[in-house]
Amino acid sequence: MRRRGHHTAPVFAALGDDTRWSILVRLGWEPASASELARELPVSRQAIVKHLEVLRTVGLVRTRRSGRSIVHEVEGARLDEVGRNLRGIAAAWDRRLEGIRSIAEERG
Amino acid sequence: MRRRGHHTAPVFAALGDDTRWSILVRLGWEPASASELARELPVSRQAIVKHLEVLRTVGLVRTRRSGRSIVHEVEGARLDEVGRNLRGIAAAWDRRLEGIRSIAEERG
DNA sequence: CGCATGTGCAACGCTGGAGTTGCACAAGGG
DNA sequence: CCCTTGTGCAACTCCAGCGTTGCACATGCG
Repeated sequence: MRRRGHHTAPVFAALGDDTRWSILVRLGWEPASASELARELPVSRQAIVKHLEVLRTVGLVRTRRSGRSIVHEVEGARLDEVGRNLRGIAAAWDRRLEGIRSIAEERG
Repeated sequence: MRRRGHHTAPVFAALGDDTRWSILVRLGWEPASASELARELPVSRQAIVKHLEVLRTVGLVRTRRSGRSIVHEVEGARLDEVGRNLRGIAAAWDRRLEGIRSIAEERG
């Protein structure tokens, strides 16, 4: 199986990393460039760049040019969408849980 | 930073792995022992055991003895709790998003 | 224009996590 | 009681992902 497809939700993987989470939080506060982030966070610029690439891939971050630097900012819509997805999953689990409970009860 | 604390949410890491997701889904359908799961899924029993350990650690799976085998089953309450947490996070993001929007708008 | 600053690219190191194999031990079931 | 079946433990391989460093290239600011 060895983590190839991640058919479940690639977003979970993105959210699973601390650094990426930090970046996301930081960008949530205010848009910034890679170099800027590299100065504020305890990781190299390249690391930041790669994380931004991941975040951009899952659609959580958007890129925009400003002057000679490239500013990255949180993609509000996608953020909201992910939120809804999470809610959906929770709801599905609730339903599944309900099912499990029924079965358990009718067996008990 | 190197993924040590995972202060964000250890659950995300658990949910990020495909095999673990499969196990969880399978157990959601019906409780099973490690050997049983190993027969049904394309991974060794030991791999299953380790994944179950992880799932048990984050509280998503509960363990129970039955005959000479150890049956693992989904922890309904925890499942529900995680669902609520996810909703909470989504809500927080919504609020944050709202904040970002306000700032963006007042900046013009 | 030239220098400072930002980005792009490539190669590399390192660790953790996923998975495997092999064997020893435990304990019901017949 | 024995043998089948299930679990426990340990050592090992493998690799994807995080992070680094070094250098080349781009570009705007003064």
